[in-house]
Amino acid sequence: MVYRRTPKVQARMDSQRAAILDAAVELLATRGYAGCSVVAVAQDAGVATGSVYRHFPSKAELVAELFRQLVTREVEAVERAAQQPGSAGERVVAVVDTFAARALKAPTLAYALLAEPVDTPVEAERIVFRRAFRDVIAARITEGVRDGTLPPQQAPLTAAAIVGAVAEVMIGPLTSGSEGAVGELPTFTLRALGAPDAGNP
Amino acid sequence: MVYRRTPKVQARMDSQRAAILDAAVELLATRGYAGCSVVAVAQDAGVATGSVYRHFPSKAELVAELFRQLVTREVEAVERAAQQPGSAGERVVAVVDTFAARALKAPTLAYALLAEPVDTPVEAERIVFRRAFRDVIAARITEGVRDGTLPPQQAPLTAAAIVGAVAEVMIGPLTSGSEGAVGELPTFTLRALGAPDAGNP
DNA sequence: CCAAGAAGTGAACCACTATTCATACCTTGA
DNA sequence: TCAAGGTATGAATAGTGGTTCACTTCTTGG
Repeated sequence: MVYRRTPKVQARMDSQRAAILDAAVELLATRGYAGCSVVAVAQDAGVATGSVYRHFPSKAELVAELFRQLVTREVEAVERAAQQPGSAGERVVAVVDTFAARALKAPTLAYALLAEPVDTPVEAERIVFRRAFRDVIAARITEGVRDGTLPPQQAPLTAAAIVGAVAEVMIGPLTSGSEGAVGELPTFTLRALGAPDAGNP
Repeated sequence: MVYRRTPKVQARMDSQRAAILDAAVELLATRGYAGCSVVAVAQDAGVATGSVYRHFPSKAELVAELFRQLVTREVEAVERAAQQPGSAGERVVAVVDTFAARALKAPTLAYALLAEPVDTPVEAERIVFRRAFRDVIAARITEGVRDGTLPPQQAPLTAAAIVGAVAEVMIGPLTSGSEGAVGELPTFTLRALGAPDAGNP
């Protein structure tokens, strides 16, 4: 054999792969999942349809990778928020605020990640997405329970419930454009945690 | 003209329509949305494919009608639970319990109604579904706030959040089969409402 | 019984897209 | 430069499943 894949070629291939993912993100953010057809992605990435399949075995894998990438980004942002100083309750509120603020800044993308109908393989990634958020919140709750600022509770359940609550409350604003009653989320969150500063009777 | 649609014919058509809806419910409950193809529905209903279109302008409309019917049933059950004696908090818990118990009894159906990917037109019905639940809960919360057993709050937001929380917590058990930590939902609900008997600090 | 007209049928049609693959074009090391 | 082998292409393919429509069957009132 004479041909060997050199770093130069590898770099070109990597950048093509990145271009495909970028185009897909862009399409997901502007037209939603429906606009993310393989042909459209390829066109926007400046490659041929077939080239997409040199990097991803199927469309589902492409979108799953997409989700993974976006989710990592979001989870990192939320984790940063979770590490700010303050009580466990305050930290969970910070997570919720960060989550909501970022979602409202990129509504179409957020809707796609949160709720838009997708094929089953991609749905699996969405579950990972939600679980990652849940885990970030659950970790804070566990801390709060340990240091006594939160009442004893099943941290994963409360955390899952808060994720669901936030997602549910956001879906209206995300699809309609208005901010709705998102501003009340912190109070709800504190109450749901059983935090002492939540104004409970 | 000689032909007129008589009550007898109308009755036959009505029962055919009902048969189609029944078959669709059955398929939705056993194979999920994916198993609900028009051909399969027609076959199970014992009619021709084309006959489906004599009753529904499109598959989306058929499924939307299906959703409407199922949602009405569920909302009625939940409303009954909401009218049992007790404090506002207890009533909301009764709603949540009823919702969860019924969902666990028909997991595939519940998953289809709650979370399974569907086309956009059907998604609209799902939103109606969730809003109906929200409204039932919000009404109890408003009562509780008025009679002082619950702290002042935006009832619709708390209600939406509780719906989202319940849905989120249920999705795991619904897809995996196990009951998970659903048993903790009442405590969470009471806490989220800010009810006095929730064991808050 | 019959003509008018409606209801019922289901195979064929069609739109939509993910996927393939024969072909053209590049890259490499000798 | 050249042969070997890889990479890129995009038109064609294929599977899916909703929808149609020419045709058959049934119903009605005279």
